[in-house]
Amino acid sequence: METLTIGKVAKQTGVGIETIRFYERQKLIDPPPRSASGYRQYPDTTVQRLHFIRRSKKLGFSLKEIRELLELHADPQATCGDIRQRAERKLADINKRIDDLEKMRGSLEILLASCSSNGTSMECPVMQAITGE
Amino acid sequence: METLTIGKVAKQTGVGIETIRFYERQKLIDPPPRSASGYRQYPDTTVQRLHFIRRSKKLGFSLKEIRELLELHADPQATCGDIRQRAERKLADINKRIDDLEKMRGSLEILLASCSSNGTSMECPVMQAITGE
DNA sequence: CTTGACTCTGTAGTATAGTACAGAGATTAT
DNA sequence: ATAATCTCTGTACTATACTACAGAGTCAAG
Repeated sequence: METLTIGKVAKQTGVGIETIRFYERQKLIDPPPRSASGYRQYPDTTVQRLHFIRRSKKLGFSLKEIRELLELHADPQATCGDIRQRAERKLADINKRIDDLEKMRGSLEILLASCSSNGTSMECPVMQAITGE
Repeated sequence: METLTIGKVAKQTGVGIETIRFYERQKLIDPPPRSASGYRQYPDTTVQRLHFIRRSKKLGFSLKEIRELLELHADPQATCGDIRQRAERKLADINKRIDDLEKMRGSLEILLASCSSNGTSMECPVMQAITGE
């Protein structure tokens, strides 16, 4: 099997070299075998692993959660239901965050509607609203 | 004018003592006068200021942005339009975050729809989708 | 064979928003 | 008077996700 240096893996995945080493320290990727001089020699599967991490991040999972997903993936005792549970929890989590942001948006829109952009900052209705008058 | 110790201010605002001192270091509240023994003696306006900070945070502003809002508020040259601009930028910012989260939600929902919760984690369609097969 | 590019380890710094002490002095309550 | 509570400074630590070196060694190209 062919092996890749860390720079090759970085190029193939778009993940920075320092970040790859960081992920190793964080136990998101296995420490690869080393050459005689100590260079990391990555198998192809590491490239797949990094893609997995990138995709999971896009879905909103934290590195800690991704590590847990990977552990589940590797655990023969783990079930599909376990995975589903994580995904559902994350979905609930995302919904909560959207909710919070929508509340912020609503408040900001109300404030902005009251503002005609005239006068000084002290007279600004937006500012007054936040100040609490 | 009556003055308040840091503990009183904390109680009145719900902001922790350590956090109040932290905000002072971050220049979000003015360093108050001190008693002979060095105790901070807060004017009432500090309580208002802390409420302002809390409300701004609820609207999604970072501490750095709040500091800028406060500077605008204090600047006689600043206009209501300046404030409005910040609020509009924040609104755009929030909309972007909502958008990103909605994309995550959409993807997660699709993944979850494909999962019947049967079998091992390796067979899980959610996992397979993230893995990229 | 030398130069430039690559990789190594280990440590430290970035940003955000606090939180947690230790050890000393001040104030309040009983 | 003494104990309990409060406050002080300064430093360090939390979590998250990287990013940036320094200084040394290694590999590939001309």
